[in-house]
Amino acid sequence: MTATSPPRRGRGRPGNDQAAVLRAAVDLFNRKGYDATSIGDLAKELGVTKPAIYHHFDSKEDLLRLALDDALDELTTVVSNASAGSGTAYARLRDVIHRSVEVLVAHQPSVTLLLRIRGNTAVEQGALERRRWLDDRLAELVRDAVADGALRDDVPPDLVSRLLFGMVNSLVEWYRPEGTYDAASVADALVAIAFDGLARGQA
Amino acid sequence: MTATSPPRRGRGRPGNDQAAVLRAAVDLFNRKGYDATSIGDLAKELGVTKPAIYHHFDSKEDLLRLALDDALDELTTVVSNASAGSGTAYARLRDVIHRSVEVLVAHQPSVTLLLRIRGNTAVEQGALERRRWLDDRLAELVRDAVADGALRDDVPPDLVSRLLFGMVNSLVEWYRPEGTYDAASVADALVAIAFDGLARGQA
DNA sequence: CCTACCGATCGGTAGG
DNA sequence: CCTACCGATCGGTAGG
Repeated sequence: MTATSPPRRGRGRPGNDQAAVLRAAVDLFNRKGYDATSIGDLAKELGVTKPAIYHHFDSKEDLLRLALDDALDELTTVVSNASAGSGTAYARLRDVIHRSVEVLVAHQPSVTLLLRIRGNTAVEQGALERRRWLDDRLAELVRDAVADGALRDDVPPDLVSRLLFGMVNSLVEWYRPEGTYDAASVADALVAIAFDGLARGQA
Repeated sequence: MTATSPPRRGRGRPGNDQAAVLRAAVDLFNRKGYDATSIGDLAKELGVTKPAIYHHFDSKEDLLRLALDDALDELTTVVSNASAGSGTAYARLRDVIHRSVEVLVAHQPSVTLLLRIRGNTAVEQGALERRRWLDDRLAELVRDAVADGALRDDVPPDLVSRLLFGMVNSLVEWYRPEGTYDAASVADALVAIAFDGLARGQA
C-alpha cells in the first residue's frame, strides 16, 4: 500500500531531521572547534540555508547542549554501574575502563566535544560539573582498589587516576572507527598496558 | 646613576613587553579557547587598549604562532636527542618520556595550546605537521624497543605509542605547578606506571 | 493549521 | 600607546 505516503514534491531536501542536523553539527564542531564553526558553515554542509537550522534548534548552544548530554548520559551510566556494582574494587575498575573505552568509541563525536569544552557559557559549565562528578567517582574507585591492596601504593591514588583516565580519554584524539582496531581490541590493549605495564614479561 | 631612566610619566603601565603580552595571550587562549578570545579581551586583561596589542604583534595569529613555536622547539630538541642518542631503544624511550614530562610541565601553556589546535589556518596546519613529525619519531622508538624484545609484543607498537603518549599529553589537562607534585615526581610516577603497570607486585 | 524551509536582513561585535 | 573608525561576518529572526 502507498497510503500515508511521504510528501510528493521536494518540499525540502531528502529530509534533514533533528538527529541528522545534530550529527553534522557535532562533526563540524570537532573538526573546526565550536567557536570557529558558524551556523552558516553548518547550513552549507547540509545544503540548506541558515534559517533552516533554526527550524530544528533554538540556538547554536542548544546543539552543543544536546551533544554534551549524550556523552554525559552514557558515561554516567557506565560510572554509576561501576560505583554501585558488586565485586572487588579492582574488578570494577577494570570493568569501568573497558566499558568507558567502548563508550568513547561508540559515542566518539559527543565525547570528543565534552573533553574539549572550556566552561565559557552556562551550558559548558554545567557539563564540566557533571564531568567532575564522574572524575570523582573514578578517583574513589582507584582509591578503593589501592586500599584493597590490588594496586601499587607507591604512587598517590589521585595521580594514578589522572594518568589512567588521561590515557583512556586520549583515545578521542586518534581513534578512527574505519581504522585497524575495533573497540574491544583497543579496550583489551589499554587494560593490559595499564595494569600489567609495557615492559616484557610482566603479565 | 639614574641615566637612561624609564619614561617619567605613566606612558603605559609598568611595562607590557612582548613576552608579557604573549604570556597573557597564551593564558587566555587556554582558558577560553583561541577563537573565543578576542584581542579586546587580551587588552582588558593587560589594562591597555586594543591597538596597544598591535604595537607588539602583527596579528592575533602571530601570537598563536610564537606560542606554538615555543612548544614545538622544546619538544623537537627532546625527541631529536632521543632519536639520535646512544643506549638501547628501551632506555632512550624511558628517557624521552621523562624529558617530555619535564617539558610539558615547564612549558605547559604553550604545549597545551599546541595539543588543542585543529588546523583551521596555515599557522595551525604548519604546527600540526611538526607535531606529526614528533609523533612519528616517538612511534619509531617504540617499534625499535619492541623489536629489541624490551617491550611486550602482544599489542601493536603503534597502539602502544598512541596510548603511551596519550597518557603523557593528558598532563596538560590537570597538572598545576602550584599543586602537590613537582615535575620530577610526576615523571617518575608516569614512567613507573607505563612500564611496570598499576597492578601490585609487578616491579 | 502543520511541516520544512527560503531570501533578506536585524542588532552587535569581531580583528585590524 | 589612544581615539576613532573600517569591511566582514557573527548568531538569530522577520514575513511569506
